[in-house]
Order: sequence, then structure tokens, then C-alpha cells
Amino acid sequence: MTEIRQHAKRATIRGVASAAGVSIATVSRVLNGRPDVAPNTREAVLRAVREQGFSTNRNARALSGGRTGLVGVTLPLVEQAYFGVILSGASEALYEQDMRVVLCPTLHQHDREVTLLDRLMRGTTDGAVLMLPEESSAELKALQRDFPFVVVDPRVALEEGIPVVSAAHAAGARAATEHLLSLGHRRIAAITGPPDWIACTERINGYHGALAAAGVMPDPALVAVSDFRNGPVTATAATKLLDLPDPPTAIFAFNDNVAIGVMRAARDRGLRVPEDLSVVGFDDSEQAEIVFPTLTTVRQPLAEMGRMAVSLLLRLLENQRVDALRIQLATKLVVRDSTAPALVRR
Amino acid sequence: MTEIRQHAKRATIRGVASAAGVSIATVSRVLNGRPDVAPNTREAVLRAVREQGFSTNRNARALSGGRTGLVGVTLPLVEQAYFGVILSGASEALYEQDMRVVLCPTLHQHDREVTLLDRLMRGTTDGAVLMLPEESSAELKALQRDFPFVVVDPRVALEEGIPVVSAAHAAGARAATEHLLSLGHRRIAAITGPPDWIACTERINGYHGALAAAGVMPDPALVAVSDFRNGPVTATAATKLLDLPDPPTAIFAFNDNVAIGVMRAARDRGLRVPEDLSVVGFDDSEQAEIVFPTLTTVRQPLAEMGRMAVSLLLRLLENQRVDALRIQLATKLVVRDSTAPALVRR
DNA sequence: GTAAGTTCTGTAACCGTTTCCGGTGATAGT
DNA sequence: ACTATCACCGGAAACGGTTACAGAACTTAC
Repeated sequence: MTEIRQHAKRATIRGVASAAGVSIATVSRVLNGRPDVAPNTREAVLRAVREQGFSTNRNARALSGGRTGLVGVTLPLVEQAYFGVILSGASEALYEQDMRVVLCPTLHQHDREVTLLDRLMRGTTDGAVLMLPEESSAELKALQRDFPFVVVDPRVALEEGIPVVSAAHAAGARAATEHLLSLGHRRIAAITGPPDWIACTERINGYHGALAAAGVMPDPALVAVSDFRNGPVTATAATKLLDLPDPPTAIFAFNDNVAIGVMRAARDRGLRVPEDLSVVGFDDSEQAEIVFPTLTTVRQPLAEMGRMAVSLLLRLLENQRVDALRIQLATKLVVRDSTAPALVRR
Repeated sequence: MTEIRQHAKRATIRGVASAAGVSIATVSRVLNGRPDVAPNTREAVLRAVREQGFSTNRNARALSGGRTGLVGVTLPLVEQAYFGVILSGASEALYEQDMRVVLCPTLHQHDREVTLLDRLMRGTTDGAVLMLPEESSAELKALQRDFPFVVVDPRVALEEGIPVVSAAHAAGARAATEHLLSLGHRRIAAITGPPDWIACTERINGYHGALAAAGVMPDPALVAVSDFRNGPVTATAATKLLDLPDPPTAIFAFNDNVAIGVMRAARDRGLRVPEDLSVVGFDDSEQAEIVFPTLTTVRQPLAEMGRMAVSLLLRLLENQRVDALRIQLATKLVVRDSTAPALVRR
């Protein structure tokens, strides 16, 4: 029980070098796939590497000017499935390049100066993927001066030159609204998230666009605000809409949580979904298939966004010329059971 | 557009030292909170640190014998909410210590030799949290010789000496079964996950224990196997049970996914939940509150497990004597709408 | 006033890589 | 035979910290 834990010393490049009878420089060259090594030397080195079970010390490599092989990922809530999926995409893409993700949960501590964010990573990571960052466009621009990163799903519009990957919010919202219109709905309400988030304004645009194209006059009373969560705020918003003198026959919620909240609120007041009220969500989260009725929603290619962010970042790191700094991934309407033709109003 | 990205050079310990008029050794001491520094020297150093916006290079620190400040977390699927929550707990706990999580998704590539796993981390991380690892007890034991880690929710029974944190599976299962029994159910079926997983065998134990205590003879026909997912396998298992000549009046599914699958299967054959069939899950995932009817289930303290794993690991790293190597966190039955008194069989 | 402590600080040797630069042989060109 | 070229390899200087050790300054005890 008094055993003192003494971890085996790991093989170093010097050990490999002497075992292979070459210099450490040569070993390094072999390890990094440099071309200027004679085939049999290379072979000998590789053999020694294998025998010693050697693997290069990332810290030393990083220190000596190279790469860390680590990229930071900041996200608001790790446990939210939404971010989990993006994270998973990013992580896999990185893994394929033998790189790793360092998690940096931003526990809403934007109180400190900006440098907080970058300090977290500098020297430790080669770059970062910022999910839904709280920083302003200007702050990010400043950070960009000395740290490569890409933003996934920005909160606010970011100025030119900041790499961004996001979903086609407007198109998705438009598709959702058109779907509802095609079912005969005319009074179509929307419940947005935080109104200053660009995702929301774009979705509103799509919603308005579809309405306008169908010759339906948008009614400001039909737009409510919630907090993207299935909670009291959503319940209030839903109630407000359903209490309208001329209530909507369909509600387009800007994410699935809210849509599910709406369905509950509807049920609570005796409305049947989709017979009396059609509901559409956004995200296509795992929940969407599980609720009853299953939810018609707009799928965001979350994992793909993660992968895309990584591949963009990687190109940035290689200092490759990147011409497309802003990537929008297509969204897709998934029709399930929560939408149905509008009842003819009598 | 041809701008060559040149990141600002970051401040080093030497810069700080000369600015403060001391040696680098002193700066290092201050930074590491060593006691043997005169108060005003310390003050001067800290001022210089602040002025230069210095933060220590983790790689250099790690290289020169210290700690990385990084701990690896391996998990099967990042996107699964289940792991996301544990991860979130671990990540926060680490964050509070100014440490970070390095994600190591194990994409089921257990093909390579064990060393794969450890090689991934050695030198890069100080230790690891292994979630649901695929490695055998022996493999882990070997790894333990030179790498500190703690296992969360092991797949198989792990030999003495390997630090483990898990949930009280047996107690949870027992509570769930007792709940069903107290509602008058006597034919209570169970749908397990992979039967060799310790979580499942323990839950089976709890289930059998409760049955026995109530004087109910366990019927092997009432135990089905699924894969922890809400998919065809679960559907088959549910069908098998419900097709029994003397079918169960309650089904205890060993996780929420399966429970939800069971509810669907029941609905599909015209059974009402909970009137005709009570269903209990395990996990208390986000879904449990969302489905209709809401799911009675056993809550696992997922986030807490993550935090606990970290605090255990941290103590291991400090080489503190750790007397409780195996931690079981209590589970808790959450009663919702998917369970109801058994119908009197006629 | 000196010896012995204390308390603080500086010097320098690492940690394990990468990479610049220069050196060796061998081959080719004249 | 002499040099230019080339492919390959080694020496050694970084990289930015930590820390053992020794030295300086300052007390304290006699």
C-alpha cells in the first residue's frame, strides 16, 4: 500500500537515435517524414522507434516552434446536445489529423478582459473553434491579429475577414414557412430566440420572405420572443400567441426546445397538434423524433458544421490562402407529424 | 489580401524578469506561488507580469518536469447526451483548477495494441478520465503502472486498485422494481443492455433482489436484451415480451432510450402507457421529461460523476493517499407519468 | 565582533524536440 | 585529376520554463 507510484520513463528521441546509430536530427527527420533521409537509414530508425515504443513528446515538439496538435474549442454549455454534436464533428475531424480538442467551457465569464479568452489558448493550442462566442465583432477582430480561429454559429454579425461557418438560417426558415403556407396556413406565428442574435434575425428574414412571396401580410403580433429553452418563457410566449383574438393556426418555433414547449402549452389548453395547431421547430435535435407527435423541423447539419470549422481552421493554420472565409451549410426541412393542413376557418 | 499573418510575439518569463529587475528563477517562483520570495519582490514581479500580459507557456512548463494542466478524457461517442453531461461535469471541475480537458474519442478502434491508448496521452496529459472504456481489466491494470487515470462507469468488473466512479446501479434498479411492486405489479419484465456489462448485471441484481424480497419468483422469460438504443433491437425485445402468453404489466428498461422505444412499441400495438403497461427507464435523460407520457426513471448523477472522477484524479496526481478508490454515487428514482397501478388481472 | 543561521535571490543545468547550417562522400562534368 | 553538385547526415542552438545548488545580505546569539 505504501507503493510509491513511479511511472516508467518514456523513450526519447535520443534513445532511438543511439539505438539506430544515427543522430537525433535524423530521427526527427524520419519522424516528420522529411524526404532527405536514405531509405535504409529511415528503415533502421523506424525499427528502433518500434522497438522502444517511442512516440514524440508533444510538448517538446510544441515548444520547439512546431505545432501543439491541439485546438481549443470554446462552447457555452458542453452538456447541451446541440453543442455536443458540433463538438463531435469537430473532434472527429481533428482526430483524423492526429490532433485533439481542448475543451474551454466559457462559463459566461465574459467579465474579464478579452485576453482571457486568448490567454487560455496561446501556446497551448494552435488555433481554436469558437462556438457561439459572446465576444463582439471588434473583440474577435482584435484576437484574430494573433490567433487563428474560426467561429461557428456567431451570435452577432461578424465583420468581414473573420472566418465563420453557420447554417443557412434564412433558407431554412423560409422552407419551414413555405411548408406551412403550402398546407394552407395563413396566420403563421413565430417564436424567436434572443432577437439580436443573427441566427434569429436571419430566420425572421426567411419567415418574412416566404410570407411576402405568398402575399401574406406579416403581422407583428404574431412574432413572440423566447429564450430557446423549453421553460416558462416559452410557455408565456405560446400563451400570448394562442390568446390572440385571431390566433395563429401554426407556430414556427426557432428551435426544437421551444417547439416542444409550444406543443405542451397547446396540449395544456386542449388544442390538438397538428389538427388544431401545426408546429415547426428548428435544429432537428434528437428530441424531435421522440416527442409525440414527432416534430416537423429544420435540420441543421451540426456535425458537418464542426467538421467544416476544423477543415477551415486547418487550412488557416497551414497558412494556405483561404478564399471562402464564410461558409453556410444548407439546412433541410424534415417533415414529420406536427404539421397538417390548416382547418378551414369558419 | 496578401497580408502575411504574423502573430505578435508573446511575452516570456525572461522579459518579465528583466522588466522587474530580477532573475527568471524568481519570476518562476512567484508564478508558482512559492513562499520564499520577499513581498516587494513578488509585487514587482506581479506588476511586470500584468504589464506584459504574460501567461506561462504550458508546453514549456510541461516539458521541464512540471504538469501539463491537461487531462485526457476518452469517451465512445461525444454526441451522446449521456456522455456530454459527464463530460460537462468533469470539464467544469477541471476548469476550476485551471486545467483543461483534452478529448480523445475512442472511435471503437480497439484493434491496435493497448499502448495506443496511453501513447495518445503520455507527455501530453497529466492523467485521464476513461469513460466506459473498452479495455479489459488486465489492460487497464497494466496501463495504470505508468499513467494515472480513473474510470467512469466501467464496462466490466475492474480489479481492485483501479479507481472507479460509477452509479449505484443495483440500488437504483432495486428502487425502480420496488416502485413497480408497490403499484401492485407482479409480472415485471426487464430489458437489459449488453449482458456482460457490469452496469447491467448489477441492475439485474437489484431487480432480482427486489423481486425476491417481495416474494415474487423471477421468470427468466421476462428478461430481454437490447442494445441501449431506441431502435429495432429494442422494438424486437419489447415485442417478444409483450407477445408472451402471460405478458408483463410493467417493463423496466435499463436506459431511457430503450424505455422510450418500449413506449412506442406499446403504443403501436394499442397498449396505453401507463394504464395497460407501466414503463420505467434508467438515466433520467433530457428525453424523460419530454416524451409523452413523461417517463418514470432512475436518475444517475451524471455531472456529479464527472466532477467526482476529476477530484479523484486530482488527488491521485498529487500523490495523495487515496483510500476510497471506488466511488458509487447514489441514484434516485424519479416518478413521473409512465407508471401506474397494475390492473387487476381477471 | 564573529559564527551561525535565515531569508532571499541568481546561476546554470536540464526537459525533448525542431531546424539551421555546415560537413562528408559520392557522382558527374570538364 | 579537380571541382561542382547532390544526397545525406550530425552538431548545436534554440524553444520557455523549473529547480538544485550556491551565494549574498541580513539577523541573531554568544
